[in-house]
Amino acid sequence: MEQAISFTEENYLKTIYSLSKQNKGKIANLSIAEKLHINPATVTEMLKKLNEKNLIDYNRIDGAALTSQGESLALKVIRKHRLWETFLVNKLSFNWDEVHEIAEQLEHIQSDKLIRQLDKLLGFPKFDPHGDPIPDKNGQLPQSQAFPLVSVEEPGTTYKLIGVANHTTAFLQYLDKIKITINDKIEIKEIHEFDHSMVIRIGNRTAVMISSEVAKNLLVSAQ
Amino acid sequence: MEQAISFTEENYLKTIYSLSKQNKGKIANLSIAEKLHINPATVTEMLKKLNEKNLIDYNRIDGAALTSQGESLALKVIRKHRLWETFLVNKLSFNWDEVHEIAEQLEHIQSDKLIRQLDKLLGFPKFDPHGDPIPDKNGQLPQSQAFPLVSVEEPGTTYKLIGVANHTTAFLQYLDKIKITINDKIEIKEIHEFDHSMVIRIGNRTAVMISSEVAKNLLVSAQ
DNA sequence: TTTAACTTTTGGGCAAACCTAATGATCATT
DNA sequence: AATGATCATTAGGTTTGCCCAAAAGTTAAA
Ligand SMILES: [Mn+2]
Ligand SMILES: [Mn+2]
Ligand SMILES: [Mn+2]
Ligand SMILES: [Mn+2]
Repeated sequence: MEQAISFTEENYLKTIYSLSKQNKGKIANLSIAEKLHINPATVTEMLKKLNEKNLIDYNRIDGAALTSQGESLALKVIRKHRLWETFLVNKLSFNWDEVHEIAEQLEHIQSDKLIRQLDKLLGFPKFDPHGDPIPDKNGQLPQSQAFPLVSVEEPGTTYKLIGVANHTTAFLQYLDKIKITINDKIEIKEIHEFDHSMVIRIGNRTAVMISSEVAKNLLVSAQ
Repeated sequence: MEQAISFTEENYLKTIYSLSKQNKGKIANLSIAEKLHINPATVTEMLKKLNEKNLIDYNRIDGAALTSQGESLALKVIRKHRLWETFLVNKLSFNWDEVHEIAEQLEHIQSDKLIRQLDKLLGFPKFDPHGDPIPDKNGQLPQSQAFPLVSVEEPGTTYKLIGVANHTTAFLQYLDKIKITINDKIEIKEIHEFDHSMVIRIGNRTAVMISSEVAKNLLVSAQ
C-alpha cells in the first residue's frame, strides 16, 4: 500500500528534519511556516495530514516529530538534493552558489535507479559542494568532525574549511569575493576579544578580517 | 510579463506539437484526451486556457494549433526530454527502454544554464537514444533522412537503423530480444507480398522474420 | 494574577486540474 | 432529409495546497 507523496509533503518532511537537527526542542508550527514562506494555518492542516499518514507524530503539546518512516523519506530527499548539487558542481561546472535552487527541483524526481547511478557516476561522494554530509542509500550519514571557526579561542593554528553553515547566495558570494572555498587552509592570525572578529590567512595569501558572524558559518576541521 | 507555465500546460503543448506533426490535419480534442489519459471535458477547459495565454489558437471549428510562442515552448520541453534521455543512456548506463518515464519528469526542470551545460557534457548530440532529433537551443531540428523500413519495396539492399517510431517499453524490449539496436546494419533478404512481413539480417547474424507492424516502426537510412 | 503578546487553530475561500453526467453539435449513413 | 453515432462542451463536483481573518490557547511581563 505505497501511498503517494507530493512535492509539498516532501518539502515539509525535509523542513521538519532540518529544524529538528538544529533546534533539538519542540518544533514550532510557526518556524515551519517561516522556513517555507507559508501561512501558519496551512502548516496546521498539513501537519495533521502528515500525522494521519504516519509520517510524523503530531499534537499541539509536543509539536511535530518525524516517525522512522518519515525520517527515512526525509533523508532520501536530502540525499537526492545533495547528490544533484554535487553533480551540478562536479560534472556541469556550476558554481556552489548557483546549485541550491535547481537541486530543490531535482530532489523530487522519482527513480531509485537514477539516484543509484548518479551516486556511482560521482564516485559515491560523502559530502556535497557545501560540505554537507550525503546520506548513503540506507540513510546513514557519514561522520564529520566539522566545528564552526568561531568556536576557536586561541590564534596560531591552521584549519581546513570543510563546510558552511549558511547556504544563502549572499553568503556564498561573499566567500567567493574574499576567495575562500572548500578545502582551503585557514590560519587564524588574530582574534579580537571585543567582537570576536578574526584576522585569518587563506592559503598563503594576504590576511583578511572576518566578522564573528562569518566565522560562525565557516565549518572547519583540524589540519 | 513572464507568465508561469505549469507541468500540465507543458505536457499539453508537447502533445499538441507531436499530434500536429503526425496527423497534419485538425487536432481533435479527443486525441489529446486519449494521449494524456484524461477526460475530453478537461481538455476543453485547458485548451481554452492555453488559448487565453496565447500559446495556442483554438476554436471549435479548426481545433488547436500552437502559436509561435507555444511552439517554441513545446520545442524547449522536447529538447530537455531528449537531452535527459541521452544523459541517462550515455552517462548513467540506462537501457533505452528505461528512460522515457524518468525524462517525463526531468523535462520540466526549469534552468536554462542546466540544459546548456548538460548539452555540452553530452557533446551537443543531434539525436536521442531512440533516434529522435534534438532541437538546438534555438528550437532548430536537425535534418534526418529516416524512413520506415516498411516503405522499402524490393529486397537486397542494406540499411542502417537510425531510429524507432514507437517508444513503448514493449516494442523496445522486443527489439532487445531480437537484438537490434540503434546503428545496426539491416539487410532485407525477403519481402512477403501477402502481409508485407520481412526477413532481415541484422549485422552478420542469422536472419529473422519481422512483421510489417515492426517494419513500420523501424526508421532507417541508406547504407 | 492579570494583561499583553505571541502562537496555534478554526472557518471560510480560492485556484488548478481533474472527474461524471448530461446536453449540444457535427458527421455519416441510410 | 432523417437518424443514429461520435465528438465537444457545459454544469456541477472533488482534491490538493494555498490564503486571510478571527477565535482560542499559551506564555511571559508587569
Ligand atoms: Mn542546497
Ligand atoms: Mn548543499
Ligand atoms: Mn521519451
Ligand atoms: Mn526519445
